[in-house]
Amino acid sequence: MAAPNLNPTLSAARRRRLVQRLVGWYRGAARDLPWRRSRDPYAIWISEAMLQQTRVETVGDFWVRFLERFPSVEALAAASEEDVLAAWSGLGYYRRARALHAAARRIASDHAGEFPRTRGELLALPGIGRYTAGALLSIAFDQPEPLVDGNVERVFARLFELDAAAGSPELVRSAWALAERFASDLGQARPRDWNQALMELGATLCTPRAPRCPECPLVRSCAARRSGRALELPRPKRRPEPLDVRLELALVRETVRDEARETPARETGPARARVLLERRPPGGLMGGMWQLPTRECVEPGAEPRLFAPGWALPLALVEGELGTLSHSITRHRIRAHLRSARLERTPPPNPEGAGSGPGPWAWFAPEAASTLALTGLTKKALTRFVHARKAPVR
DNA sequence: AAAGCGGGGGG
DNA sequence: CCCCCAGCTTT
Repeated sequence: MAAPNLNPTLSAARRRRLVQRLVGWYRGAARDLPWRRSRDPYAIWISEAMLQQTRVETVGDFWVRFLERFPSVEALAAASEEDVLAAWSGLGYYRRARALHAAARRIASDHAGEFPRTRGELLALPGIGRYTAGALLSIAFDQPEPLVDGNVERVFARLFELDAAAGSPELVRSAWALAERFASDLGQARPRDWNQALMELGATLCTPRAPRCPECPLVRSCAARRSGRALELPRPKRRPEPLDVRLELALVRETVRDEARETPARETGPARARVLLERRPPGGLMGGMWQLPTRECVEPGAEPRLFAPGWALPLALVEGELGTLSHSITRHRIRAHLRSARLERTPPPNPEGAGSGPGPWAWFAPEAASTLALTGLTKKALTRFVHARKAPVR
């Protein structure tokens, strides 16, 4: 069998036609996304960093809040990493936030706060790869630079019937080659419109599992549509087996002193007491972030998959369960059981004696949650069972 | 080239 | 419940 053709020929005339049709469609069909109202490279950069492997629907509010908190490169560069992570808490891939912060500091120091406008300078910044560089150059600066994300890859795979697996090196290579050819000769079209139109098509019509071909502006030009293969391209990639993980989270409330009882019980009830949080070791999975004390329940003889099998702190569980929650981290499906616990003794503030900064555990008021770099699971548990008024107290 | 890194919306 | 997302970095 002949190798599939991943390098379609494409005349200049056909390119122009596709560009015109797609950009024309985009002008009328573009979703009103918050960051599309901005021309500030910084604001666009934040949106691109958040959108790396994260859906538009998820990013929306985070982007608004993040920009209120850190309105400029200078503001971000001046912030502590802890504060940046707190604003990022719940978005995941916290490496992105650290890189964003480091890049902001580099822009402030090496570029006098001025956003770089060349691919080379952008690629030199942490967290900016070729997609994000292309996105910034085209969307923020309207430069004719290519970009390929998952949407673009899928649109090209179908449009040109590129028979390859999603994310495969061949398809990625082919898609970038096509994107470069388009970007180098856009005719009348604005680069920012072309790239966003390409992604918009993939996000709204040319979707992975339910493409809406009849509404597509390129339906008559689409090779996969013609051969009836739109749904099967790009071919699915092999996915690693999901792993089940069972966790126990300990809810430890600070012992309330007598003076606190002076106020009405309604206000000093359990929901007001401070909660014990532990700090994850720096580096690695969610490094340095705060969480409810957590241990992984492991079958005898099996290895823990995500967390340590025992408590880091001297805890004793109290009978009964406060609730369970589902969570997922990459390929791990987590069932977390929230249980009351108490400290058997006060642990030393910093047992290793090595670390600087805050120790490995601390008491926090639930209201402080929004200012802390919490893991997503802990944020979820606190919101559902401790902080919220809709907690199942009766 | 492959794996690690979080989380959740939508089919 | 499964899929995969406006990816980057390290190995």
